[in-house]
Amino acid sequence: MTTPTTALKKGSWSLEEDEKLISYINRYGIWNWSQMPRFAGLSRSGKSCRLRWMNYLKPNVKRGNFTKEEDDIILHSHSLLGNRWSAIASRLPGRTDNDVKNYWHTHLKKRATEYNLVSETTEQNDMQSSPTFEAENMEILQQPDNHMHEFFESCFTSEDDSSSSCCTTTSKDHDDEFRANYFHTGSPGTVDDLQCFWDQLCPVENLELGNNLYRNMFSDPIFQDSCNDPISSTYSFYNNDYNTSFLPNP
DNA sequence: AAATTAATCAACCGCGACTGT
DNA sequence: AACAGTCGCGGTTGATTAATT
Repeated sequence: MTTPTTALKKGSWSLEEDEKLISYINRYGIWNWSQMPRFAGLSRSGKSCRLRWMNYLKPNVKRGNFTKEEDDIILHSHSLLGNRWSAIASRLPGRTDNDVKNYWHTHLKKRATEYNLVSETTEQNDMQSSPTFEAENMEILQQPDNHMHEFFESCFTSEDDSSSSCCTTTSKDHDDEFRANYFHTGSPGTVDDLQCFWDQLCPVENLELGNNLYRNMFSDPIFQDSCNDPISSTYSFYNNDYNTSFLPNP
């Protein structure tokens, strides 16, 4: 005899459900989304609970209008990353991927199209094999800060996807994994690797300072010599300069 | 004031990646 | 190696609200 499964509730969350989820997580933390609703007394799927928490209930989720600065970050990030909403949102403290995605479709998409920014990512991939690429790098250097990012991405071939898995580490662990992935294997890494690396090294609050440091690095002859392996160069720079300059103390 | 259309955004769904067994 | 469970992401839907006719 099978136990009749209680129908899971869908649709908008009530205040009571929100309170149940918040108080459960505050008390027991997040341990398993699929089991949690049962223990929290909610007739919701784990997915639904997770979404509600991540996009709405979690502390520090930012509500309200997007600022001009946030607009710019989204526009530029989207031109580099395409529809990678989570990666874009990670540059906007307090904003969720869902928020950014919605905001893009309702406000920014049209603007980006007008400015011809939407397809830049695919064009960029083509550009990497262009013979005029090196000359274009100098142009990038003279553009606003965030374009340094573009330079590092463009140093990579995107063919080797075999080692693109560095996205989950933080702080100390990152060091070892990074070394293991790149220094010992000699693999040049992928665009995604560099993206992850950049995301972790240069949180949005330090973007400007980070980019200034990157500018200095670019003008460094040692970096230029090793420009065929920008991940290694970036990593050395990270250890020698960035890391000691402004990463928060543990 | 009522009907219609457009805009917004919370939530759902399917899929792929990851992890543990 | 194969499988199952879980998580996170991106595309999409649909309910609600605002604006327009």
